[in-house]
Amino acid sequence: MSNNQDFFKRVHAVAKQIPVGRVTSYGAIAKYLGAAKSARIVGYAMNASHGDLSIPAHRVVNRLGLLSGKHHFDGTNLMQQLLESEGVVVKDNKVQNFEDIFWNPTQEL
DNA sequence: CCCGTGACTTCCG
DNA sequence: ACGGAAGCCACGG
Repeated sequence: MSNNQDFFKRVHAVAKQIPVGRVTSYGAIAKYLGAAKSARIVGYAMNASHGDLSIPAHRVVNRLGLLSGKHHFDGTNLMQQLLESEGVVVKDNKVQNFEDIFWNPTQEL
């Protein structure tokens, strides 16, 4: 049993469950998975999920609602474009009403 | 096996 | 309130 590999799959599974128009943070996912200290690994997992189009990595931001991962997308503002296309208001790489549209897996799931 | 890096978070000064 | 440093886990070289 490779929990390490499962962690990635779990992160991907949670990311897929993020409702449209909602966003979450790496720490929230990590905490939900029982590894609150592995928030960084969540980001790493998202990097691996970059190849899976069914995983909305653009809905995952840091705890401040900043598009910390936008730099990893194809374009420079692709992440923001995707979010805005889903109804999420983004301004200056920051998600507006972040706490309002925040999707907490531990609470919602 | 050791070191460096990273889409984070929290604590200390 | 702000900035810097450390902690954290996994992966690649």
